[in-house]
Amino acid sequence: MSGSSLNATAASLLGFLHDGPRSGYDLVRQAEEVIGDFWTLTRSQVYRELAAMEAEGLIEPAGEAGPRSRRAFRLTAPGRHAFREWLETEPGPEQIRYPLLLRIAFGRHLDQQRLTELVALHHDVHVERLAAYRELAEALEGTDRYAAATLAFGIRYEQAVLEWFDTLAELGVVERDRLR
Amino acid sequence: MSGSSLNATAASLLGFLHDGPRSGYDLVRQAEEVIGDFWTLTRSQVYRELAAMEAEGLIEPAGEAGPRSRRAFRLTAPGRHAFREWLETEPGPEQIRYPLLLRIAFGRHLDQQRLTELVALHHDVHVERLAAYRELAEALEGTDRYAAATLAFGIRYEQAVLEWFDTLAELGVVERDRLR
DNA sequence: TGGAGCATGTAATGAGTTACATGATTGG
DNA sequence: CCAATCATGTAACTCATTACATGCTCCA
Repeated sequence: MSGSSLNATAASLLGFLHDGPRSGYDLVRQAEEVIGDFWTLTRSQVYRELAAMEAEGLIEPAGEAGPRSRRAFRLTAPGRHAFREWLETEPGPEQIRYPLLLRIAFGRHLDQQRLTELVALHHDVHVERLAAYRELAEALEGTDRYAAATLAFGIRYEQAVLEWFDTLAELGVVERDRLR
Repeated sequence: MSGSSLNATAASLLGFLHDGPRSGYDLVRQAEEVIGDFWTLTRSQVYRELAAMEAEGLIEPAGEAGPRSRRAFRLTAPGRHAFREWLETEPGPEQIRYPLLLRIAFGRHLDQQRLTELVALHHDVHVERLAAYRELAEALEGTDRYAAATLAFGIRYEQAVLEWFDTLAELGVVERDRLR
């Protein structure tokens, strides 16, 4: 029993439970909103981790089951402790998996036009994301510095991607003037 | 048999096999070097995918087994075809998982000093990576434009991260003057 | 000539995704 | 009052990581 230290997904759930009891469904929503841009998770994972953490005594049911067997959980003292311990641990390196880059790495097998198309689609997505982030950042101004900090990463990142698209044109990997 | 289209990892292996027959071991090395920075994979995955692709007829043994049962594979015509098909498919969105950002998102549970320590460690890593990438880019100048293109992403990305670290200080999330 | 270390692969486990199921709500 | 939709959870599967095993090489 106990021991086997938390994975980041489980730990994040504990983090959210600091704000009060929540059901799996609530946690999925909150996680997607708050950390979804740099830590993906799905319903299935959440329910699995909740079950495991309940078994380990890190969380416990809060109140009776609601409609459609909704069950809320609350933190226990060991849960609080496990979360704190996780927070202190050395965060590992970031992991990026970028399928578009894979296409480009094998770009010599693809014609320039098709490559340009693929990139152009992504271009638009990033333009929109950057705009959305900026708006959010403005709305957040002066409220939650930690949310602002994660958002700042998103903004820098999106800028970097957009600049990189320009570089692709300069390198002749994609056709110039088909992006903007 | 056949059908179930390729995942990106398997497809990349096919990509490398265009340069000639290779064993699992070789492929791991090449993949780490060429796409490792934006597409992680491990030995186990490689062997799994090779076995699956051999069963599907996308690759076949090339020559007899060498020392310590080393087996090289070569592309088949269906393999070549499957690769091309994969290349054409819409690449999905990138995925980023950044454990440090997770610590920051829950930063209010951590004291500023510890947060600064964590960030400082990452700071150094990124400084070094950026330098290494830049050197590589110079060495690559004018040779392989696709390699240059992927490298350019790495450079932009590392720059973005470093700039973001500055923002963290400005936001008061980490202590100023403890990074550089 | 044997043992330190590298090359190569497999097995066990853990994490993540997709597909499925079913109970509530609610607007028409 | 029922059909569409949303809420909530589970099961099956695929993918990824870590731990283990064993065969070769080569130098002390």
